[in-house]
Formats: sequence, structure tokens, C-alpha cells
Amino acid sequence: MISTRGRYALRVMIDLAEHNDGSHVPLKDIAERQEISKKYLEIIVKDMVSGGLITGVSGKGGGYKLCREVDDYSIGEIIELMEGTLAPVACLTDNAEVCPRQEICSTLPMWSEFYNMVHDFFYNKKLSELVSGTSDYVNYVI
Amino acid sequence: MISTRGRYALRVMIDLAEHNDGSHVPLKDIAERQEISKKYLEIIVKDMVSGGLITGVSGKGGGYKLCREVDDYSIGEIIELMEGTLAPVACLTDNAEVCPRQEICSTLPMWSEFYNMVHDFFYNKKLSELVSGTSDYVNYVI
DNA sequence: CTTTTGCCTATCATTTTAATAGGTTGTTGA
DNA sequence: TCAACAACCTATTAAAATGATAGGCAAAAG
Repeated sequence: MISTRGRYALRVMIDLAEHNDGSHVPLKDIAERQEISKKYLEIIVKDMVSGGLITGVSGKGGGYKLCREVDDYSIGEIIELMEGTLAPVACLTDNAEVCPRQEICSTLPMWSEFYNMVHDFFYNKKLSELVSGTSDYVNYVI
Repeated sequence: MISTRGRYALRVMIDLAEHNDGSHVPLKDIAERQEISKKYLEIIVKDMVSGGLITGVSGKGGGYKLCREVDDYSIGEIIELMEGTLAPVACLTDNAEVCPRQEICSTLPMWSEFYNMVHDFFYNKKLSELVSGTSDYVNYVI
């Protein structure tokens, strides 16, 4: 399951994209709109700043804003930044220690195939597709 | 990430499929071959029995065995049984309480699309594909 | 009737998750 | 200039999940 870190970060990004008029959006406003604790969001948003997704400015009139065009964000980089990895098993992460069973593991190829599929899915999905009014997905019903 | 419950269960299933000669396979043997604590496997295997994946027989000459043909197992049912769900968010699980944001949630359609993809992937993948000697995957190198 | 093996209950340490709390620094509009 | 605002920083926490370990009981076969 995707944790609140990833899910909330995504909602912050969408919120910022929907209020992307050049000004800075206070976290207080985002927290109220998204109905998420502002204090908890601070922790999440901190990592989004250091991860290069958004920028923050202190003081009156300050807040956060996107630092790129909306089309230049993939969902994959947002989730991967917040969740650490998209890999289904530790063996497939970047800094994985070499598994002694690697050569004989019957499941690794499947995990690898799955990982590629997941990676493609999220990196091909753009933030702009989730922003209200810019996609048919808005009226999608499950 | 898939937990040890799911990953170990899968390895037990593969081990049983590779020793599927009608006899019962003692957990001790599986634990040794797979290099997993037998005591920990007991917990996992218990759920595999109650979940209808395998059967166990006590006593000398006892052990576990598959209760269906190898082709009749999908990876999806094994992982779903052990992990509880394949859904990426709680909103998409079977007994999910109705989310108040459901109607306005911009991310739900994406999670739903992702869920469908994951579900299809694992339910179309059969246990027999992972069993040694029955698939080209064996020589697959990442 | 002893050996083997599954089965059951309990306990445990560690890590992760999802927050809360309070203080400090930086910025600006009045 | 200074008060209000907003980001930023550190610490703490409760609860749950994770990944086991331990010991004994029950059943079946040889």
C-alpha cells in the first residue's frame, strides 16, 4: 500500500497545480482544503522541497509553489521520492546488497517484470493528468 | 513492498510444486532448502492451509502438499491471500468504509487504473510459470 | 509406544507509520 | 520598525506492522 506520505504529497502537488498562478500558496490553505493536519504536512512538504519538487518562501505572502511547469512532473518521481522506491522487493532497489540466492531465485524475474510495469505506469503518468479540468479522468467512475 | 509473508509463501508454493509427486513434504525440508526459519514458516503455512492453497497431514510421513494442479494456481491469489489485498489504497479494498472525498478525489481514478493493472498482472501469472524447468524465465537475467 | 510432524498460543524486539507539540528563523505589508 | 505571518527545525509519541522466537500439545505412522 502507498503510505500517507506518498498520497498526501500527491494531493499537495495537485493542489499547488490547481493554484498555480505564480503566487505562493500557504500550507495552511492546502491543509484546510485537503483536510490534512498542517503539522503533519510540514514534514512531508519539507522532503518535497529538498527533493526538488517545490520551493518554499517564508514570511508574510509566502508559501509553496511548483518550481517547474505542471507537465514536467511525472507521478512516478513524486511517489518514488516520498516512498523511497517503487520496487516490490528489496533486491531490486538501487543500493540493494547482493542477494546470495540471486542466481537461483525463481521469483526474481517476475518481480523484475512487475517492477518495470509499475515504473512505466507511474513515470508515464503526468501530474497534469490529475489536475482538475485538464483530463477526462475527472469524470471517470470506478 | 511485498512482505516476507507473501514472498515466503510464494517460495513455499514453488518448492511444493517442484516436489509435487503425491507425497507430503515436511516443512523442515522446505525450510532448509529455502533457508527460512521453520518456526516462522509455520505461521505463514498455517494461513496457506486455511486459505485453501495447500493441505497438511500430521505425523510420520506427513507434511504439506498442493491440493490442486500446479496450473490451477495464480500468483495473484497467493499474494492476495497473504498480503490481504493487492489494492494500493484503502479506498479500493473490498470492505472499505466509504471515503467522504470519494466524489471529488482526483487521484482515485489513477489508483483504480493501477489496481486493475496489478490485479491483471498477478492473476494472469500462474504458479507453473515460476516452477523450475517449466519456463524460459529460469534463464532470464535482470 | 516412540518418533515424527503439524498445530496452537504466547511473547518479543525492532521498525514503520502517522501524527502532535513547541520553538526558531525569515520575510513582508502596514 | 515591528507585528503578523509563514516556513523551518527538533523532539516526542502512540499505535500498528513486521519478522521473528519459544514451548508445548495433538495426531498419525512405523
